[in-house]
Amino acid sequence: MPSKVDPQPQGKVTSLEVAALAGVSRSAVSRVFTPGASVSEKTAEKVRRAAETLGYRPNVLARSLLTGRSRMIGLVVAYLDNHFYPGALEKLSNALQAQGYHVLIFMTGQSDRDLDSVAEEILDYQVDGLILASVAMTSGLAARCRAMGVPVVLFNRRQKEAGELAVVSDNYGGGRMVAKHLAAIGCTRIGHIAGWEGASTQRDREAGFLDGLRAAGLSLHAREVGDFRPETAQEAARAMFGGADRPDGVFVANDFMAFMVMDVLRHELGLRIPDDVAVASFDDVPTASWPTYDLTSVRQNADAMVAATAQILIGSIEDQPVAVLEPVQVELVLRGSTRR
Amino acid sequence: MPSKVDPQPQGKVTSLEVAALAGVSRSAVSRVFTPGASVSEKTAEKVRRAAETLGYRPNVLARSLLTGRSRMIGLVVAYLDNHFYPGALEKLSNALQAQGYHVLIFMTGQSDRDLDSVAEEILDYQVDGLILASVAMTSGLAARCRAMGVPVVLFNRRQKEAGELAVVSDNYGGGRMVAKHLAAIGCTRIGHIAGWEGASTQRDREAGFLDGLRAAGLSLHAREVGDFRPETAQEAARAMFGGADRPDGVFVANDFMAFMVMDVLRHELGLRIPDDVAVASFDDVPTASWPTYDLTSVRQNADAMVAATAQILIGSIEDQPVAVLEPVQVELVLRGSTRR
DNA sequence: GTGAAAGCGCTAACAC
DNA sequence: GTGTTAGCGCTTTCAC
Repeated sequence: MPSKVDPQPQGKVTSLEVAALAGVSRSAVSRVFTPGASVSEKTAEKVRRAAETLGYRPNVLARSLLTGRSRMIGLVVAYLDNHFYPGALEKLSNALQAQGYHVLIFMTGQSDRDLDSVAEEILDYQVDGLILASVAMTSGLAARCRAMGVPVVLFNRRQKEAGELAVVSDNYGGGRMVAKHLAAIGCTRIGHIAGWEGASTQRDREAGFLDGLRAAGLSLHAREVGDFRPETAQEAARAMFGGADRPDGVFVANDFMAFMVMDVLRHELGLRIPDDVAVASFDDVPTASWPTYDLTSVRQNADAMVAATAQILIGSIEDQPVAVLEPVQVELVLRGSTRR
Repeated sequence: MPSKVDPQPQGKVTSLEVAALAGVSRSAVSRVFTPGASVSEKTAEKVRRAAETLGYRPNVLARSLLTGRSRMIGLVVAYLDNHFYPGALEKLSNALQAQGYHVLIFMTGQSDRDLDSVAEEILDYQVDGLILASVAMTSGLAARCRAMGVPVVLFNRRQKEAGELAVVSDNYGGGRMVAKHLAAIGCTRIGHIAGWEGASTQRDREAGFLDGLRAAGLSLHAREVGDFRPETAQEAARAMFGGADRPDGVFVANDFMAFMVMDVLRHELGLRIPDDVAVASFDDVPTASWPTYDLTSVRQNADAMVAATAQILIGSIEDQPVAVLEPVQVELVLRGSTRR
């Protein structure tokens, strides 16, 4: 007792079956699903109808074998706990989806071994391009992918070696703004809690910050390293503010650490923000604007960074000329943590 | 002037070239890269060496055309701002990677139209399985994928219709625990700020909570809807606590809303937590344990949820029997927000 | 504009 | 254990 034809049938449907139903050749079907191919509107209509009833859609993987393009972008990311990255990932995925690409995720530890094995996996999947975010780039991952003809873009990291495409904010400028602002509100003993010193973002932010202090006739009063991790930042805050002669202002290298620093200042040490200590930071993730933190922070323009990343990557995939990259502009968002 | 042979050459290398260099057939090469195929150690060694020098790795996409398995798992997710999801995504990706699968991300809005077009894209990529997280399941996405033979697992959501595999916490039990605890510390006027009412998590948490209140001889004193969004939760908190006869305890349906509620309570309304109002919530994301919030919350065991998800999904992909799912156990983590 | 034929890189019977 | 053959589902010359 055969059942009626199902409008959305089980299993896979091939272009050949569609061709048969539409009474045309496999090539005709292919053309209908290839933008810019030459088909008469009449056949196109027949094919579309047949495809519809059969529930046919072209197999992207089979297509990629022919075209050499998988329409997948690899995204390598080490952690997602700093809220800046999930936000960026969301935007990135949306931007790429809008252009017909999709994101294949590779999580990685920071060890060389990890990165090398990840490199192999990435290449196995024939991704058209690669985005490296929040990754320590000690290994040759980028170089290896580049050598295999896969364009690579670094997100929120610069690389020492030339030749790597990288999208970064104006970290130097942002650091400078913070120094200027802290000086302007009357801080004189200014500290810095650094992130991971291997990161270009850290180096750039600190360089700008120090130059900014200098320009204001000040010098760094205290410095600790927080490695971009809240636990380490907690220790750093205790060390910096536990003794006498504590700073009256501090630049924490990112929001994620700054929240923890503020908690230590207020809840462990009983200091008032901004009265006893002014706190400023970098990223301006959503939490920074919550009433509890109300944190002055340098806003990274994630939308612009993502747009630049997508444009550059897709540009190099599709062999379009890629303009030289300027750092993305930042903006100091003033809030209660530095209001005096 | 030809350059020396590059140990890691440009461009793609095929199995045929490896076969030639190793002096064997293409099949032999294939077998070496297929776990459990029968090859002599001698040939295997020759092939491995040839592959090494040529920088060869099998093309996963080409393989998938033959095997019908892409070793990709689609992950559909609507937003990443609730910190529970990035954490889960990270763990999920790691767990699947460990089993040789990789995650292809699909971001989606909540509209039906979005979900339908996403369904097509997912199927186009021939994913072996699908995970649906933080998605309103009004559309036939799951059904459509299931019909095409793609196993689907719902993460942190149940579906009304039977037949959908779903991994959830014991939301009912967690809600009950909260009620019991609030009653135990002496709250008598207890409110609830609900999440999005279309979500099974919300319904289950609230059902458990109400039953728990009843068991303690109490009834709900106030109720507002926060839709799982901080802005809406902010309004809800104002409505609930702005007037007279305010609650002395409140269960907020997840941490993400609870942080905002606490901010309103303390900074807008000048209430003390827990003295004036005890606050408890659900998820136990990392921020809940920060000193500022120190929030009593029902801990979702993300590791267990992820492990279950991976196991079930891979099980149904590889046609192994899948055991019936029990909700994942939860645990009430007591902190300062309810300490009296 | 349309169909026939070739082949992307690989695996899986099937003989040997 | 190993090579030969066929083909996964699709796009793309190439004739017509």
